[in-house]
Amino acid sequence: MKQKGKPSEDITIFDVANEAGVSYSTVSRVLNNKEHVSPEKRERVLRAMAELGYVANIQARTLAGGRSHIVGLLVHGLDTSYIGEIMKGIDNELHTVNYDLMLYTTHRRKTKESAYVVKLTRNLVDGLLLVLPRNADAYLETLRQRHFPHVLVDHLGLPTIDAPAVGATNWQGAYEATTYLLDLGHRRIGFITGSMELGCAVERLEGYKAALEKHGIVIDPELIREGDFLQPRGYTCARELLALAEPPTAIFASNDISAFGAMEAVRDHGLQIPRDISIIGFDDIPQAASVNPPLTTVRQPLEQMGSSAARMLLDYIAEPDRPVERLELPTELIVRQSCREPLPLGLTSTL
Amino acid sequence: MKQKGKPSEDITIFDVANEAGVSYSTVSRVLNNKEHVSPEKRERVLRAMAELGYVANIQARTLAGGRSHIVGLLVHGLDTSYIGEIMKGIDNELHTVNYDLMLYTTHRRKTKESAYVVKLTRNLVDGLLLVLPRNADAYLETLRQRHFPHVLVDHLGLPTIDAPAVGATNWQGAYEATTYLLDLGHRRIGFITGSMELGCAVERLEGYKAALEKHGIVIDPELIREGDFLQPRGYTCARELLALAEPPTAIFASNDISAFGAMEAVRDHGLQIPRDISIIGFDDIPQAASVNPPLTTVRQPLEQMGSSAARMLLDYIAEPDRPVERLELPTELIVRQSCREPLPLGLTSTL
DNA sequence: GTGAAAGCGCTAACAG
DNA sequence: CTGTTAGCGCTTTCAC
Repeated sequence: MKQKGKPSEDITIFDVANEAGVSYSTVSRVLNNKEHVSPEKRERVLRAMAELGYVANIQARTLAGGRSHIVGLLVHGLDTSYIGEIMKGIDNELHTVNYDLMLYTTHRRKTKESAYVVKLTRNLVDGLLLVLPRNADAYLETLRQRHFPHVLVDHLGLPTIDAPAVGATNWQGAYEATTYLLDLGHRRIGFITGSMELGCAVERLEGYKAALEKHGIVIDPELIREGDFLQPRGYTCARELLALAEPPTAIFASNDISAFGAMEAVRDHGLQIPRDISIIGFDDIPQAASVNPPLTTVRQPLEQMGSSAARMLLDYIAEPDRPVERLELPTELIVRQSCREPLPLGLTSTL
Repeated sequence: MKQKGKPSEDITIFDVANEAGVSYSTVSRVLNNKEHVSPEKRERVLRAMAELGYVANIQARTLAGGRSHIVGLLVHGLDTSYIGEIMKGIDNELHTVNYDLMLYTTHRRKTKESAYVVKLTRNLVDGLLLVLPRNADAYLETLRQRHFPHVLVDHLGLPTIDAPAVGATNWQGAYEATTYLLDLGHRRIGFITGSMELGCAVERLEGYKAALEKHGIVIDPELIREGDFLQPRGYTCARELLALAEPPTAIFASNDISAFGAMEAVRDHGLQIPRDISIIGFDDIPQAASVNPPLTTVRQPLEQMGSSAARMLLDYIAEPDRPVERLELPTELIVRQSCREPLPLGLTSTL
């Protein structure tokens, strides 16, 4: 016995065939936009579908070897609007081609990530979108071997991986942000990294270092703290930076969330932003504009990254053997009010 | 020809049966935790599954009349962390029972909402979670008739609807917030509503009115502006309020996002929060704590609402004919720094 | 308790 | 161009 739906509502391809007076293979052809159907019959089938309110059964379709018109999206969590923005882009793109989205949250557990990937590729989805994967090496090879369409989001740059991906110009963005601080007159710039297992985090650090070197400033390892893209660690790192014998006059955090943590730390330390210390972030999530003071940051085109990735995935679904494509979208420095020139020496410790 | 997966990887129930030396019906029984299987065989099957790395095929399973172990989630958009918080709760709950999530975004288009519901109930998902539905009346009856498990989130209180739902004590929360403002000494309190087609918006307005009346203050319709839960409208409404001959000394916005709009308007008007005007919000999304000044607001247990709704949905999936259940979770006033006593008369226009 | 058999609704060869 | 024929992998009767 079927458990869902009333029988009367279950219009199948067979009913449509009946109504249109054709065989049900013809209906299937129309359904899948195949050729070899006379325009007249196609028309009749279409009308019958509309009249009966036919809705294709995804399960049957997929089981029989067709497409499910579903893509899987693997994210680590829904905590920040970082993901929200990317999802918005994905969603918009998918919507135009009538694809649906299956959401998987790994909660930053690496084992779950692999488990999901196995499960997904054996099931249901036509392709996989992986946002900031933590454990990609473990299954990327499998995905590739099985010719299973997939695209990484924001995970360019780690040389071990050669998978389709879309990201942003992390190095460039970090370079520009650092240069901006340098031009303001800062010489001791603290840096809070992201999760260093992520390509984007590495690139940002490199960009920071490159800008410093370009200005002939030797890199002080004390000024670089390893964060994890989360607010609490941003807070801790900033506190450590502040506690240095010779604290920085500016802090560059690898993402906005960390920057928020840093801002909190600065305030708790009794200092003012940007008077006593400048803060700069990365991402430009919506929140960045509304914190106090509005955060100067490097904008990543998150939504666009999402839509580009979805677009690319759709291409791979249509043609699984396309060559590996990698897209790098431009970042942009958004100047707001969290940075300014450093205080003349000796005035920092006014508190 | 199959398009996905390598044949060698496609372990089916049949392979498991082979390996375990039983018929594949027995494997199916084990898979579905049915009785009438000897412990010994069950054990053998389980071991074979593990060894072969068997993964059930959802499509086949669903097609054959079983559960898909997927629930659908219908939201209007991913713009705000309001949804993110709720999703976190849903996700956590579903995860414990190995259910997957299918995400549908309506982009606030009412027609899409109905279309999705039709599509979903004929397909794939075992149940439906509807967050802040806009057009629920259009399909709730269908859902009920078809005994299709569903739960509304944050849509209690509209008397036309009698569906399973979880929400929060909107009336009570608004009442308390208004009372708080009143106790601070405010007498002219502006109110920005939410989308009035939503039960929660209506309740919040009622709570506001009730508190005023309790204090013997006549309700001035000029002080009530119809918003839509979005920041731009919050901004506009606040501007209108500020332009009044006798402007309010406090503004109560029906959600935090609107409150942010109001804060912007107040600042653009050259006034300070909370010195010149107090602002209070509703929801307590994460952002509320980090705006400037930190927003006093009514906390809704968003995450908990999500998990309760998921839990309830699971119950309905297990037992579709359970009586309609409605859950109302408590709200709580979170006092931060956006409110204080009104300025002595005459000092407001100091600018 | 267990196996055999009959589909679920659809796609993809296969003949015409 | 169109209809016929097999399954896809699984759940569920139904016998044994």
